[in-house]
Amino acid sequence: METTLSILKALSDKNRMRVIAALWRFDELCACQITEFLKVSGATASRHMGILQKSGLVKSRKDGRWVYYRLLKPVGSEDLFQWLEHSLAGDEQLVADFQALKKIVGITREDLCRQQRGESCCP
Amino acid sequence: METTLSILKALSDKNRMRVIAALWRFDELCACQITEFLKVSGATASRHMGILQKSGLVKSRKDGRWVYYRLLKPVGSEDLFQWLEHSLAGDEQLVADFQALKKIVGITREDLCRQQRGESCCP
DNA sequence: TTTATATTTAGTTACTTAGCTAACTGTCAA
DNA sequence: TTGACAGTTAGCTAAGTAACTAAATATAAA
Repeated sequence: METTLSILKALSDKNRMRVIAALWRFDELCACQITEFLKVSGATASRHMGILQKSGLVKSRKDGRWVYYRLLKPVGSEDLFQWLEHSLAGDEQLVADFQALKKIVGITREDLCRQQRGESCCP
Repeated sequence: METTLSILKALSDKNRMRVIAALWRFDELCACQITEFLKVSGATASRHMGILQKSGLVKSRKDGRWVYYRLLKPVGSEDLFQWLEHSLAGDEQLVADFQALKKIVGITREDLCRQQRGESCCP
């Protein structure tokens, strides 16, 4: 029961649901990319990712200074994800997120992080 | 998205999940029976049932002084319930709830409500 | 080694929510 | 019609949580 509830709680926050949908579409995302498309502070994004990891829905991989996240559908959660897929198909917020992410993943991580520090990025 | 999140939020509380499981097993339950097996005040039970109704997971039917609740699987939620069934199979809390409910539904509603008012129910 | 930097942790604040009691509403029975 | 009573709503408190800033940690570059 506790496991089930922790998965449901992890999913019942809008920003975390957006991350799950994003990881579904874009195989792997780094912390700074998630911070960017959610438009929250890095610390807030980090906390959300911690909750998703604890619930077993996401795993992380560290590569130097960067941390990458992937979806990790727990065993037996196929039906849950099937429901989510149906339930969220064509959702406006998620469509907008995907478009934003297309641009974000097009930028190098270095440039993205520089941009987040508030420096001008004009050529 | 909001609909999906409201269903997830409704389900991510332990007592509400216990009610959902109970309604799954025992087709229909009245407010006083739910109050009894959750061991919370009538007001608290009523609030939980209100949240479940708003999310569309439960419907109510009034019969005189009593209110009866039924599970109302929303269209397209089959996969969600399938996942719940797998995920919660054999859960200890739920097994205990089912046993308690067997006794509770065996008592007439009149006796149950009298019992809840604290009067002795010795024969 | 020192500095810069990506991420996490700590600490704070504002908001949400589960629980309670008490007051209110609607229904039945005397 | 009045009293009893099942259930809901209102108002409160305590616990939980999402957001932020600032400090800490870990890694890469100078």
